[in-house]
Amino acid sequence: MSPTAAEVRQQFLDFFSQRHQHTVVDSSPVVPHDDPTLLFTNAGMNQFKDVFLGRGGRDFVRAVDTQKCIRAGGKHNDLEDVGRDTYHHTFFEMLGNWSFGDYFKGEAIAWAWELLTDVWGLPPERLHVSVFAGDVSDGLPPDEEAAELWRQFVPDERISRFDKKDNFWEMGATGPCGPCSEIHFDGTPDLSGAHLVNADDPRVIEIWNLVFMQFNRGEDGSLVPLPAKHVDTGMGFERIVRVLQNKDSNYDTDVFTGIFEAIRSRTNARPYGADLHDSLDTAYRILADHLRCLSVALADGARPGSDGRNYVLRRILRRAVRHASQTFGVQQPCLFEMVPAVTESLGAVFPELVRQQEKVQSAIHDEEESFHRTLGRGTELFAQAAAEANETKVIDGLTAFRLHDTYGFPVDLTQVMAEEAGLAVDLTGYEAEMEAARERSRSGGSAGDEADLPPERLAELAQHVSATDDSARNVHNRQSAKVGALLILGDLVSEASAGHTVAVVLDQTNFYAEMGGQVGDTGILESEDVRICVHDTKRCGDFVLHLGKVESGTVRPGMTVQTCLDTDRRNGIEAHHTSTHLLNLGLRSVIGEEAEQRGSLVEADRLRFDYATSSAPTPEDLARVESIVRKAIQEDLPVATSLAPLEAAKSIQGLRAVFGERYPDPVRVVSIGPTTDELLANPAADWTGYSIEFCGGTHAARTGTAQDFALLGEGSLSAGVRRVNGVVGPAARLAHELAGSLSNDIDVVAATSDPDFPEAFAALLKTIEAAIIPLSSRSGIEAKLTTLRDRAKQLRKAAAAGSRDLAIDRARKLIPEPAGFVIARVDEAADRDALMAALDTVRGNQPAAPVLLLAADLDENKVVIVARVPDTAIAQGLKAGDWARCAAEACGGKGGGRPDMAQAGGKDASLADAALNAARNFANERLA
RNA sequence: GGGGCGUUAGCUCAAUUGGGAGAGCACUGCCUUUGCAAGGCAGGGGUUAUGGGUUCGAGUCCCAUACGCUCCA
Repeated sequence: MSPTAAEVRQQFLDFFSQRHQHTVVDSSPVVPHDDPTLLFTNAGMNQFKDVFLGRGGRDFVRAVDTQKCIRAGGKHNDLEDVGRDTYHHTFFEMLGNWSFGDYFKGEAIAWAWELLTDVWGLPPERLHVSVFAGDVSDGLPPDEEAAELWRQFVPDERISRFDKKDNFWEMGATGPCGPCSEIHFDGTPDLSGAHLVNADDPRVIEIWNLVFMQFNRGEDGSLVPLPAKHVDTGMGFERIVRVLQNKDSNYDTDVFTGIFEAIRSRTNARPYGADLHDSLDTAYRILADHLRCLSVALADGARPGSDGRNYVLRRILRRAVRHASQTFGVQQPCLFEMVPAVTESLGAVFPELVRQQEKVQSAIHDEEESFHRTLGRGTELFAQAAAEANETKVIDGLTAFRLHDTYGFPVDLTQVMAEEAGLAVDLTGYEAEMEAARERSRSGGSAGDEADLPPERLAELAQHVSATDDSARNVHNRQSAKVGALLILGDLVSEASAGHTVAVVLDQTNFYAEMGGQVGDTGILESEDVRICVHDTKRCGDFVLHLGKVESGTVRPGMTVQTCLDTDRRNGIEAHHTSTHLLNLGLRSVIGEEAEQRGSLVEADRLRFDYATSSAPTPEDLARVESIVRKAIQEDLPVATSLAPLEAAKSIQGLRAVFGERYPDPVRVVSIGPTTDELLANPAADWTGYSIEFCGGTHAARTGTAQDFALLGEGSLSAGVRRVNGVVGPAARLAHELAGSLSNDIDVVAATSDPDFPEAFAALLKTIEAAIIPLSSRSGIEAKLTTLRDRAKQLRKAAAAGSRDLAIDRARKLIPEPAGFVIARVDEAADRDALMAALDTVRGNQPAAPVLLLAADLDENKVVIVARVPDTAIAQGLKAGDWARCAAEACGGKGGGRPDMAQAGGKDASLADAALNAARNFANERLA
């Protein structure tokens, strides 16, 4: 009876903790939070890196653990091999025992042997070991010490020696390193596997690597013995389970059976068949592997996304979705429903899987749904390209790029699909397209941003002037300032005169430079000698750049100018900014704490605010948010802005700060209602009902300055982020008033009689379309409009039907001319459809007759002409296209169509009868 | 911030050089039939996202806007 996977894991941990006094350590997350060099945790030693580097310590010197590892997308990338063989995984567990300057080679080797042969009872004759063979260039002798230790257990012929590539382990270019010793399991029936060690053969696999860290490689490449020697071992969990369960493949163990069953039951496919070359079995393996990987990564807080490790996860998930759709034939999100099987298998060891299961499922579901939107079209495009690639056997670069760019097919997925179809992908072409796209994207960008100075210019600037003092930015009145430097097109100049577009750096200013979403100020810089119109203000490094145009005179560094703010505009900005804070508070109280700020734009006449949320707000939510802001404005609360020590300010309950933003110390606190002193005196009190934010922007003194507020728009920006926009001041008041009056207008239109209704309704729609009204009144107005729309539609249909009936009536009475064709003016037909109905009627009565009908529309001064000609008449030379064109040309128009059916139109209704005559002559001539 | 793609019936999607807006599913009614995605017949359902433009004529071509997707920064 072989042990279950769970038992194997437990036995490993117990062996080292109970028999050999190791401390059991939890796995660290697969998403390394403090190591930017690492995409994912990819080895057991990641969490102990600081110990080996001598930078950190632990309370224990012996540890044992099982570490969650992901090898995908980074330096170690097993993604391409998953599914094709019996032992590659993007996610796996690494069992390890560790010595931090405690025991070394002797114990490590003896205990490894003890566990494998004594506890687990593996036949000693199936175990091969390898030791380091030495390296001349590093001056390293063979690891005879390890070889000698192994000889206690293993005969010489099963001890092999390998060079640096296989048996010397280094963490990086520099740092701790040392020889290692591997244990391989021989699965050959006749124990003939000695020559297959390290040969990448599934019959003889490495199961355990014992690393003996004893050197430090310095910057110059030399090796220095470490004062404290460490042991770092790693045993692939899925592999040892396979060995102990006596299987040929990791996928045949109970690590995977539950997940396979979940896949089978959700997709209704036949059961997993363990065939390495079968496409469905391969898909089974890929799906199972990817599910494990995604579940673990998402449970540790990662999310599928568009960059870095998040993009790796998106790629993995999209590969899985493609298989679910194409190989398993499930055309809707289904992977998320298989997550519980992973939780079932790993949740006991990694409880975060249980805690996070719901989040994991919803993240997978959302991403599945999103990819399903483009999967179908993308697959089609791929199939097309694949069909066209019959001869070249290559998917062209443009297609690969379009799949990536438009349909979200990561290029590696396209490669996988191509490979399945026996094709290659033109990667060079793909890269070229990508580069071209980047170029397009760049060149389309804010061309030549005057404020975007290169570092060398900034340094040059710093030599001439000191950082701009903008502490007076809350002052509206004009200030005196000295011109420090001038830039034209990014270059420092000694003067600028009328007509020049210039960036002015002053020693101090009350202009606010664009930051934190608040737009830069505009205004005038002037003195007796010069007048500069400033159209924007931006910050670059420590300098405030006044971007403008010299209107008259000449400006030079050293001159004194007055800074005159466009105060009307600034007042608008401040009212919008303060209201933005109220909006932030309103969203938090309605949506909840999760509604974190994601972005913000504050202008003179509008504001925009992006926030995180898991679901779209309801119209009622938005109405509540709006009313919270309006109420705060009505209450005319004081707005306090003052500096406070960062640490103290951070402790205020209910404070809002943008996550991930770095704030200066002291930090500017903007609070609406309580003063900063009140807050700091009692930071732990519940201030959550007030708007308190870290903010460097400028604000109105009281909320009442804003007068009124209206939420005008709401929508999604990307998954999980939504955007609202609104206005304050007279515009807001107007919007609310307009909503009221429109509602009245609708009632008035609803009361009009049928004949007058269509025109009144059309005018109303025009008005409403152009109207700016608050979201809060929109749903009510829409509801009222729907009734009117239905009525308008009914009237329109009735009119159309009436006109059609009249036209058909006329058509019934029409008789052919002597030559056999029918020509008539049917003004009863109000539109082309009605005329067509008449045409069909004539055709029904006179199937053999060519027919041309026209209808003059005197109101619009145009003529509609339609014609139909049966085959027999076409043979005689009467083509409908020519016929209709001839008639149209007689009334100032053009037309055409097929020989059997044509439409045309004339531009002069008074010539309708002339057109009729022209058509008659034309037909008589042709049918003569 | 910028590029690309898309938006046609309730849903999924067609529509050749610009020439009568369609199919499948769903819906309603009738008939047939007791079942498992039933079958047959008939019917309703569209301002082709919105607004302009070109044209005798626009789902189709051009411009703008909105929304969605996707990529780049």
